[in-house]
Amino acid sequence: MKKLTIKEFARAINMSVSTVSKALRDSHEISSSTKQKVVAMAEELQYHPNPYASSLRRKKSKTIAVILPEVADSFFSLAINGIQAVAEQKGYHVLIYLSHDKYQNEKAFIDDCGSGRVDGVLISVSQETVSASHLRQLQSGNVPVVFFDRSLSGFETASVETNDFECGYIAAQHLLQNGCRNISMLSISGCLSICQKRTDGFLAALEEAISKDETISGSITELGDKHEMAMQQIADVLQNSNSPDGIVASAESVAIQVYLATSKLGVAIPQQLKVVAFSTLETAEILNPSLTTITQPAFDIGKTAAEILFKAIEKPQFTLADEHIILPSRLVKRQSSTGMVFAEMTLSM
Amino acid sequence: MKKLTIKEFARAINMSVSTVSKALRDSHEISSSTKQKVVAMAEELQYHPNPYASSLRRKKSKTIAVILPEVADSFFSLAINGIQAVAEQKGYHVLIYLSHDKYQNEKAFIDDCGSGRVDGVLISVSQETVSASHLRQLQSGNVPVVFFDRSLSGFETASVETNDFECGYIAAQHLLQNGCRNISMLSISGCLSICQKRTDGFLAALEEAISKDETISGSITELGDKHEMAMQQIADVLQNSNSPDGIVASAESVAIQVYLATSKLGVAIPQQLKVVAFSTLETAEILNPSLTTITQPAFDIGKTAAEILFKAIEKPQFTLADEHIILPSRLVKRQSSTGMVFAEMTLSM
DNA sequence: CTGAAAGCGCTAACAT
DNA sequence: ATGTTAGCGCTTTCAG
Repeated sequence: MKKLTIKEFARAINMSVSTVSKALRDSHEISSSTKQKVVAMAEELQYHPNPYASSLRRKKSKTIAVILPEVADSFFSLAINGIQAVAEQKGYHVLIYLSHDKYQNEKAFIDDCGSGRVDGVLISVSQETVSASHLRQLQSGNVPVVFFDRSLSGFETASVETNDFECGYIAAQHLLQNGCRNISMLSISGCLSICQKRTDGFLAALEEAISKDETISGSITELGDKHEMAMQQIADVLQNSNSPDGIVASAESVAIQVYLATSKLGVAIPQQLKVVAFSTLETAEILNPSLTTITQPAFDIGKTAAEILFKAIEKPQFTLADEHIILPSRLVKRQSSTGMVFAEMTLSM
Repeated sequence: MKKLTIKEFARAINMSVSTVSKALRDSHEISSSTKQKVVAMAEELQYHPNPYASSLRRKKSKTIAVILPEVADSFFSLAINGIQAVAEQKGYHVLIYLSHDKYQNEKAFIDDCGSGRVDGVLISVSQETVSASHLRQLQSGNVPVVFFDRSLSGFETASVETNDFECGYIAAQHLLQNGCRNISMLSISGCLSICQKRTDGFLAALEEAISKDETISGSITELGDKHEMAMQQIADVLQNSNSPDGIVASAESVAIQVYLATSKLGVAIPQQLKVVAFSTLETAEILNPSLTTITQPAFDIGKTAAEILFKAIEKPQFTLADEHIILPSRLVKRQSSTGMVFAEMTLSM
């Protein structure tokens, strides 16, 4: 079957091109009987307007871009679900770009997103991103940008994040309350604002505790971004002369590596080491032992960010910089930090 | 900063539009000194060609679509990584559509993919998809389609899958070899060809075993697609009068639900129930107990499917129907089916 | 309410 | 090697 143009289609059904165009876009200048006829015939003859001709003419692509570090991570995949849900409802298409936490990739994608390819961009910045120049470029081309989860300070636009500082505080406090005396934060990147906030919260709780009890201590480790290296660093932390008895993992991948490392080194969680992780892992409940998490509202973060982006797309005078949404995460206590069940079993052995 | 058109840009640098256009596309008709100048000035003045004007003119979108059931599933997210890797290298953009296993969604996306929006489609069909009419539509519009993981019989095109029958066989055999006498296959959908193949392999191994030992038995359960219902069904299977002592979970989500159900019902894995699951879960190793998996080469499946798609995009005479790649999965034995460590612990309690 | 025609920004034939 | 221009398929004035 040949691909129909609007001209051919119009001729085939004995109408003018503009009538067809207007009818399909549901213009009020067209009688409803005509509209019905056109729509029916379009279905019948399989006429689909060429989206690029339409985009060119209308200067609207009906497409948004999502730029994120990684999709093989439950936080991001859930966020994409949220984004997709609202895009679909709005009749928008979603381009996905994976930066793999490299600034160069991110910049290349962003550059591609100028020039009218997309009507808006949702981004969770890479670990390496420190400058916002590439984003500024976009903004000056009138492409709205919304941060989700990982934002960039020094660039004024909407953001949808979680309460990272508070959660860092809660995580540390939780470990201390469960008897830890020497807690350690494993952070994936000192540059990332969310890690910085989580770490700051952790430090706040730690200092507060130290001020009451000087025997308490703590530390912070920034992991390299290569998996092998991170693994080694974690092993080093655990075998250190004053190794911690409590760990806050700042991301899902870190939590997994901590579990793998402890199992290899024979460190028992939670008896020797208590763990709490920032993560939305679906398997947290069934890990060995089950993992205490700070669970982010990943789907809602994606959904909310997309909703804000569409507000900006739909009315250009919308002030993105005023929108800073915080969706709180929650602490889900499980055995890795409380360890009641396993502690008993250990005693009996 | 205003958005530059090629006309304005050409005037600004004192060249003709065609020179600019050709230079940017690296045409052989242009001297390399001119090319360099043009590229440099484009960077300087931030000229980015409008992709839609280009697509309209060249009848090429430089975009592919990926249609899949779900992204919050480690198999699919890894496959996307593979796809993205080759798309990026080819300078292509990737549109993602999530069918959530609904045929209606899938069809709507596919219809959108005709009309030149994309140069090709990678698809893993929904559970509900039985007819290929929507795909035929695409094909007749000369949009190449490649199946990855989940294909559809009765539609001739390339596919990249894993050895599902064989793995079903291996999974069942593995359970039987580890002492199971009554094994059960939990399948997510009887319609899905991959589930059918896995089930057929399972049955083949089961029948073979029964022919040698009549006391062995087995069953197959098709789970409903709503999570709650599936959970209840799994609980029913486990509490049945002749409940199985071995389970093959046909997908990641099933495995997770089996673990949750057993933990709720107090069924001990692997002592009372051995489990093997088709899954690429990164946390399989650290589950409680660690999960024996049939691990699919998810990244490579995505990558290979994309490579084949690009072959077809690059030379239209390429015969897609001849390409049927099978990338083998492998059995990774862990405690959920072998249970050496935990079995001993139990004895001592 | 319907139709004719200009033009979105680019590419590629064709002319120079 | 570089420039001129028709036209990709659509939308949208503007005229009827």
